[in-house]
Order: sequence, then C-alpha cells, then structure tokens
Amino acid sequence: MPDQKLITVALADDHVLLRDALAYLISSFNNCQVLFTAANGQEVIDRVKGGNHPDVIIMDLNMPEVDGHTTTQWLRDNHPDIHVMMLTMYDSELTLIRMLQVGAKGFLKKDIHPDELKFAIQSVVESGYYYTNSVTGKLVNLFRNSPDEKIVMRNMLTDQEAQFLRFCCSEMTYKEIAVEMGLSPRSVESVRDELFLRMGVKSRVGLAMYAIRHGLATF
Amino acid sequence: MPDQKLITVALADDHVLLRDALAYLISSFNNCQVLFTAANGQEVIDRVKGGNHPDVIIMDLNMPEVDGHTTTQWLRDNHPDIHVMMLTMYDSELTLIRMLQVGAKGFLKKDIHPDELKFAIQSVVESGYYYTNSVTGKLVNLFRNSPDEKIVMRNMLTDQEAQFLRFCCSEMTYKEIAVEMGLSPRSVESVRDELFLRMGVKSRVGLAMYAIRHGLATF
DNA sequence: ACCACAAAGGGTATTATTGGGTTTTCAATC
DNA sequence: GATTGAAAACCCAATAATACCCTTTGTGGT
Repeated sequence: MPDQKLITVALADDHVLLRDALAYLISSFNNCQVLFTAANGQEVIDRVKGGNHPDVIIMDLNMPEVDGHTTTQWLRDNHPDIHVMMLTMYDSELTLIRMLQVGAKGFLKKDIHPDELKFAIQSVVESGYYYTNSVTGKLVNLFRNSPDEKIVMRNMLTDQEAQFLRFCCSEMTYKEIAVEMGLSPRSVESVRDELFLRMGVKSRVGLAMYAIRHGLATF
Repeated sequence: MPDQKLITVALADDHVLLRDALAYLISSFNNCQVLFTAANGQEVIDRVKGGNHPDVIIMDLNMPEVDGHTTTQWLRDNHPDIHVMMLTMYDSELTLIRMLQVGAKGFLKKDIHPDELKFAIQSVVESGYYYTNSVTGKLVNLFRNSPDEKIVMRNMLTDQEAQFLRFCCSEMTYKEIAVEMGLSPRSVESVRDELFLRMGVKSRVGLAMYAIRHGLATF
C-alpha cells in the first residue's frame, strides 16, 4: 500500500531531549510527519494561530506557562478538528475525567511501548479517539461501582477545588487563600474538609501531594 | 575513520516510552550501542551483577524502588569504572552536589539538545567526565560567592536532613517523624528550623515542595 | 586540658490547622 | 409557596506547627 495519507503530528513537552527523542521516533513511523514541537501550551497556541494545523497534538500535562489542560480546552473551543492526546505520568480517574471534560481524544501513559504510540496516532486519526483498555477499564469501574452517581462525582473537581488545591501547594495560610479566592476563611476550610474526605487524606501536606501527583499544580 | 571503539550505553528511566525513544536516538549515533535498559535502580544493579557492564549508564534521578542517587552510590562502590550520567529535570546546586558526592560523572538536564547528548557520551568515556558550562558555572558561583565556606555548606544536605525532607512529604506529624528518626520531637523541630533558614521557606508545605522540586522524594 | 562549634534537646508563647456541630443563603424543584 | 440540597459561613475546642531564646552534649582541634 504505497503512500497512505501522511499524518501530521505536533509535540508539546517542556523537556527538549525527550521531545526531540519522541519526534525522532515518530518521524521513523512511515506514515507520520512531525509538523512542529513546542515547549509549552502558549507555544502550541501561537503555532496553531499562525496557521500550523496538525492532525494530532501529543501534549504533556505538566508544562510551564500554560499547561496541557488549559491548552486542550483552548483547542477544543477554537480548533475542534485537531485531535489532542495527553501524555501523562499518572492515569488516575481524576486526571482522566478532567482531560475528557476539556476534550482530550486519547491518553498515553509515559510507560507505554513505542508500537502502541504508533497505533494510537493512527487510531485517533481514523476513529477520532484512542483509549487503552486500562483507561476504558477505569471509566467502566467508575460507573459499575456506583449504584448512585455520587461515586462518580467523588472523582471530579470543581474549578474552585482545583484552584484551592493549587494554593495548597504554596506557603499561603488558609486565611490568605480565602482572600485570594474571595471566600470567608471558614468557607475555605469547608472546601478543604470536603477534599480531605474525598481524597482520603488528613492534612494539608496530603492535599498538596495529591495535587502534585495528579498534575493539578506545577512544581 | 572507520570503526572507532563502540561505546556501550545503558539507560535507566521508569517511563518506557521515553526510555525507548532515547534508546532509539542513542542507537542512531554511529559509535554507540545500547546494552540494556532498566525501569529502576534495582534492575540496573541486577543487570550489572549479572555481568552486563556498560561504559556509560544514563540514569534518571527520580525512579521508583531504588532511586538514581542510591544506585549511583552502589555503582561507585562496586563498579567505579562505569560512568554514571544523571538525567535530571532541575539542575539546582543541591542536586548537583548530592550527585557529585556519590560519584556521578556528568549531568544532563532533560532540556538539552540531542547533539549535546552525543557529545556528552563521548566526552565522559574519553575524559571521564562531562560538565556543561551551566553546571560548572553553578559550582564556580558556589565558591566565588562565599568568603567563608559556610555558603557552600548551605547547599549540602546531611543524610538526616534528606531523610527528614522525605518524611515532610508524608502526612506524619513531627512527633511521628521524631519516633521514626530516633530523635526527640524537639530535635526534629531544630532540623526543621535549620532547613527553613537554608531553603528560604517558612512552612512544612514549603519544605515538601522543595523536596519534590529537587528530586529528594518520590511522589 | 581547653576551646570552638555544631547537633540535640528544652521552655514557652503565638499562630495555624484540624474536628465537630450549627446556621444561613440561595437556587432548583415540586 | 413550600421543600430540599448544596455551598458558604460561623462558633468553639483541641491539636499541630511556628517563633524565639536558651542549655546540654559530644566531637574535633590545639
């Protein structure tokens, strides 16, 4: 089969070495071409605005300046025909749901085999999505284990909660966080208590670590 | 110049995709051959014990099970002829000094260009070390800025302090940490106060973030 | 033996964090 | 209009964490 349609791919990751190594790997796939690479979300947005229009963008979740979550949201709103695949270290339910909400079409854990990467790129172009059994399994479990839908909600974060978790990774006191969030100190503590319950932790350090582990805060 | 001596390289990183992409990249260098790859420090140690003896090991600092620091220490004590190059996200003075102490022969920030990787591998085999200007600059600055040697010490961690910083990333109280470390609660607070000063932070969350940022704790 | 110095431990006061029970507000729904 | 539920806010009490000043202990150097 000579000359199938060439798939154009863009890469976004803040580490040049890994980005270039990945680009080199992807270029070796016979049906893929790397259109551009970027160090953060802002660069992606600028490139796309400038007319570069890849079929697929493979994007790290943790990036400086503008992170993968925000960038994916922007792409969904402005260029929904570009397929975004998230590259993540951890594939927790929380990360999964947050990325699905902003329109990610696929997930790649950083510990997959290169062959799977090739298949994933093809799959997302042909069928519009790519979810591993592991991802599907997690989603299925979410619903299977919940007679009511509250268990599902347990794995979602409001924007407020996500913002609070980012503040938890700073040295601000809860009072200062309250000012920053426009809430009373006591309300902030309510948000905190709710998260203690849902995340199964009992201290602020626990919340901070949770945020780091799930890519909610840059560190 | 046909057929210079082939350099054997080993790779250790817990993310298969990045590890394999790097291996593929390194294999493309005409004078390098990838001997084996490993997902963590224990695998490296097992492989070397089993007779695999690469010229160079490129190793991530953050790995599960046995981390890059410990593995480098073991290699220095048991196979000092194997050159270890650390692959790090952050190149703080602290990380630098800790790795020098256990015998790392070179540092690679994850945002270097692939060409520099090739040069680094050759350099560490030929001259026994590879330090970028950035690394050398940091070390020079350490000494230049210090009339006495206390400023240098400020950038070093005792094993006790490193251990304490790891505990800071858990949900243990200081009392519990004290028991675990075999110190009185008050002594633990002294260790903490000392680190507050040196690291320029003022809360436990600040210490935890510091530990994460510098690869002292796995998360 | 003496000194210098750093680690370990101590006392006390203040602030931050955590836990539990309670109330208000407001929008959605019936 | 009444009811329900969730988010926001409040109070109080207890524990954990932070700040400051100080003493003991041990170690290495002279």
